[in-house]
Amino acid sequence: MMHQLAQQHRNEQLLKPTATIHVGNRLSLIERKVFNAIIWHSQNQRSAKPANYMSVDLLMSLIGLERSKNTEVIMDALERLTTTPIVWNTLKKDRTADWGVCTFLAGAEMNGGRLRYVLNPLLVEKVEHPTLFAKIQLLVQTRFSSKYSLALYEFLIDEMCRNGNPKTHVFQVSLDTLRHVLQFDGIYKHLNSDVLKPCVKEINKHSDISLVYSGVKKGRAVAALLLTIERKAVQLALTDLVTVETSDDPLNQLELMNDPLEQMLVTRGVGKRKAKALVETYDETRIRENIAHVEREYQAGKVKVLSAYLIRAIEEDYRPKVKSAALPERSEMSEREAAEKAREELLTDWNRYRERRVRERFAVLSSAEQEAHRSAFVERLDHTSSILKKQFKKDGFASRMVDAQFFSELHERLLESPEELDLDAYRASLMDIAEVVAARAQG
DNA sequence: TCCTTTGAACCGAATCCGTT
DNA sequence: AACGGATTCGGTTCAAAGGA
Repeated sequence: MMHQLAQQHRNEQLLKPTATIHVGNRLSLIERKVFNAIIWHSQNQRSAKPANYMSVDLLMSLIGLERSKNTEVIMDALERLTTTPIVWNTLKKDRTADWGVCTFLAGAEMNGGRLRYVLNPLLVEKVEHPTLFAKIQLLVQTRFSSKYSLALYEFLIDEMCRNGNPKTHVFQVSLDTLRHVLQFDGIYKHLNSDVLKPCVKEINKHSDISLVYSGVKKGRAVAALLLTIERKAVQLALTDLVTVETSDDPLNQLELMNDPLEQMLVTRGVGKRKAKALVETYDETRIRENIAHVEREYQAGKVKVLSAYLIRAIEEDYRPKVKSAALPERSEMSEREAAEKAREELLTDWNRYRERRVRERFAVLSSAEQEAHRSAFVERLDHTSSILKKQFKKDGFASRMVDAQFFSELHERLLESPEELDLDAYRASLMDIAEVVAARAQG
């Protein structure tokens, strides 16, 4: 029973603050895993109590030792976590604090198969409101057998997340940084042969990313590494997609009540009344094409606030002239224009899909995670447009504009399956589920 | 050009760590 | 306690590259 429960949990992610990834300290593999498991657990506790309880069995399972009864190991790890100081943020990657020192746990107790842990208050705020964090797959961590693999994996995921979760990411790391992150001081020969090579092998074999690297020389010696990370295609796609489409999610139902066109506007941050007015005033093509047009501009970074610009675009018709001229008769369109239009429609669909998915993904997060995203957003707000700030002051997250902007920024952080990240993958998945959808439409 | 430094690919021993 | 895997580190040989 317990194992089944644990099995479910292992598919989940924890948000590990960047600060705690760059801990300038030597943690053993088990200590690191316990650290992650506890972070995950505390992020999933709805109440923000200073102390939390979790079963020892669950903890053992989360660190990949489900068959072991050796609680002594756990106690040792907990002892190390409560006594060894961790110095965080020594790489200055996190904007909220530059430097800090504390122990990870304020204390821990084990009593009749239950673990009671008290997080260090200094760390609690970081864990509960991480502004920068890596999404670590809990399942992945159990499979590593080397502490370096786990440390490197965390570092890479963090790097990916801080760069907007691209599908592939190429970047350079100095050996100094790497030595610090991995806490390995040996000469390059050993760093390479004893640490990096086995790690890369393990990461490629067991994790959700794949990695290759090459040395960057300064003079004769290697001074940095050029890393190429690629997110592996995850297989969850199809089943996940279909169940979501049929679910009775309240969010979906709410959206389904509207006129689809109206709904498209609403999901982009336009207020309900305004959306209705626009739909009544202008014809469908004009609205659709302006949405597509605005979204292209938005993705190119030319638009700050989607909703406001969109309304203006529809009212004043920002569509490129050529296309609107060619529009009226579908049969008169050249093949190229038809293809372009299809692509545009696909893009619109895709964006709508992404919009929905990001809200769904947000809805299933724990309240702590949701709160973390909100506070990070508020923090970013200081550096962005004043209209948005005004809106936020007035209505908070209830403001349509704020809401739209919030979720639009969450795209990069929450969307992760291939069809959410890549238009072509989305098209492919559409073809895959076309039959399912057709069957449902008939039935 | 020759000498030196560096790395790649090995080997192997000592030690650490957790399991049985 | 004995075992197996991870970690650390010293060594060797060969080849490539940098510096004088």
